[in-house]
Amino acid sequence: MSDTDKKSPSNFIRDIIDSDLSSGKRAEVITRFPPEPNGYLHIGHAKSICLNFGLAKSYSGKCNLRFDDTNPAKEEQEYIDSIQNDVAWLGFDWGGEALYASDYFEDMYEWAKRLIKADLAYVDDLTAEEIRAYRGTLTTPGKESPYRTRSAQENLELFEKMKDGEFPDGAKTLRAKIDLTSGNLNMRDPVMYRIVRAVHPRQGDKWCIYPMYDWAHGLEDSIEGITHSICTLEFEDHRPLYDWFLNQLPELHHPRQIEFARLNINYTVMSKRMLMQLVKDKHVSGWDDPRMPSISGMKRRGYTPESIRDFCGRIGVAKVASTVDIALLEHCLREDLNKRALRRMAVLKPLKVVIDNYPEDQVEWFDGENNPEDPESGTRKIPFSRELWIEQDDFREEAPNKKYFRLAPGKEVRLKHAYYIKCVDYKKDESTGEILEVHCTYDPASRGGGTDDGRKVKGTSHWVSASHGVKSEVRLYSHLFSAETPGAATGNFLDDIDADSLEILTDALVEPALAEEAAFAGVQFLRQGYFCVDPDSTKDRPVFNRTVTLRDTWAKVEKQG
RNA sequence: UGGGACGUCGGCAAGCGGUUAAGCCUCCGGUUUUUGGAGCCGGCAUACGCAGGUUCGAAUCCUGCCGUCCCAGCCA
Repeated sequence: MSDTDKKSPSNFIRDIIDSDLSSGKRAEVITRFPPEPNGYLHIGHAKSICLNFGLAKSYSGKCNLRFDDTNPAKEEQEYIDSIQNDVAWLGFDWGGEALYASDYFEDMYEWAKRLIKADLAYVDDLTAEEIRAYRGTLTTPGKESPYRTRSAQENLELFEKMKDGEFPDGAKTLRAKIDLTSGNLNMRDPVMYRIVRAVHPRQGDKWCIYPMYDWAHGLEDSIEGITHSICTLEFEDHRPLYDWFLNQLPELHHPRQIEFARLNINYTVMSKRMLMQLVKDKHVSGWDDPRMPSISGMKRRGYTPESIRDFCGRIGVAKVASTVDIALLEHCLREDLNKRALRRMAVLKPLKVVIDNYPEDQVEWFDGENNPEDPESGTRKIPFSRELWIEQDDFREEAPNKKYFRLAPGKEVRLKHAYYIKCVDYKKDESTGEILEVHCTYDPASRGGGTDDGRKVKGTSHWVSASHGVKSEVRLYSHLFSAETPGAATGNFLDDIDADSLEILTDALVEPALAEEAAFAGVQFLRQGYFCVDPDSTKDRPVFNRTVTLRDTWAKVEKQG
């Protein structure tokens, strides 16, 4: 994993760790990535994963993968499995078994009883609505629950009965006794346990009370000996509570919580709720739809783990809520793929070319380099014959300007790896305007794609032999959303879904070598972009997903006129 | 005067009292090229939210404004 070995740029978390290490406050660095298994991982999680595992690696410490499975109502084994797959795919190793907050439930329960005995927690009979009303508002203090003064003994008995299932769901809660007047709402007697009868993915129906995040999380970190507990900005307000709980159990190891800004990227959404909605309402084909920012979607799109890690390293870590340009993500992708993707020719929107002076039944096999960026990558054979397919975009009835150097009547272009051809004629359906076929002559002296006469042929087209081309399906993906900030205009992010974010081409023709690629393999279709083999592919009918286009300066020039 | 945090180039982001205010993406030129790809070269903040103050010296320290984000789940 050489990319994460690069010297990491300075950031405030490293500063804190450096200072904790040099002051002797800490002797090692232990971090953790603590997902709740209630959805699939996305690129935002990747930032956190790279941060936590990266820190552990660079300080020779360790990073745990811990499922924060404290709410069985939302959690499922499917997510536990997918999360482990995704973290592993990203290239990280959590050293053995994943850990689970639910494995600590027994300890947490005992510690809760300690707080009760110390008169620091009480069982409350208020309903959820009542608790909300008693909590006050942002600007007005809350008031104490009438049950706040129960004796420690009574609380202990009640809490045990809660655990033993003697009360219905929601009937009682265990609350910490802190301060109803605090300006920080989290300190207004937060709920520690609620009664929920739901089947837990790992604990089954063993428990009917479940700890809340604030009570559980610091304990989980403590048990695991976490030194630096890194989370996102919205937990800043929770840090006083994180510390308060741990301070009530002074013999416990007390990690330091540090908050950083979560990742936002333009033209996409990152909240689990929205991603879930896209999947459930079928705006996309699933969590692994190639337009999703989920790790599984990105994998299917053709992203490489290396490119994602590189991206996470480049965006930095800070406390400013910011939005990264998706162009940076795509840049990291192209940079990685450019080094390694095999070059192939594929005609997406075919136009027939007949080479009038080429022998009727002749076939030549040219050698094409697999990747000019990598001399070691070798070559493959490409068949050439009298009838070929070229891209519709590579022919015009009339050259628009002197900068245009593609095919047009009287103009000469190079067929990559093959010959120069000159357009001598073309057929057109006058009623529809459709170009039916183009007739050319080739120059035998240009075999291989060049001549000795110093003739300049600036245009190079990709092509596929008509009799050898393999019919394929090509799925052209673009950004799922057409607005930089989905929902900014109407308040509903769904309004900004781009109806054209997927274009399916069913008549594409690819060179024979392309029919042999394995699923997820990334290749470059010359002059067009990077594509990968979709798992929907069959022997008879390959399916390719466009990962990302190549940069296209001609398109830019044309746009500007 | 509810609490917490944050404001450095179009977008990220270094900088921690003395720097010509890093780097990356985008963008714009040029060069090169059998991918209008890639590569290579160059350009792009006299300026650090604003206003004062401290100091020989401030993006860095202080004060006051202004702006943005987060918090009222028995979610995490």
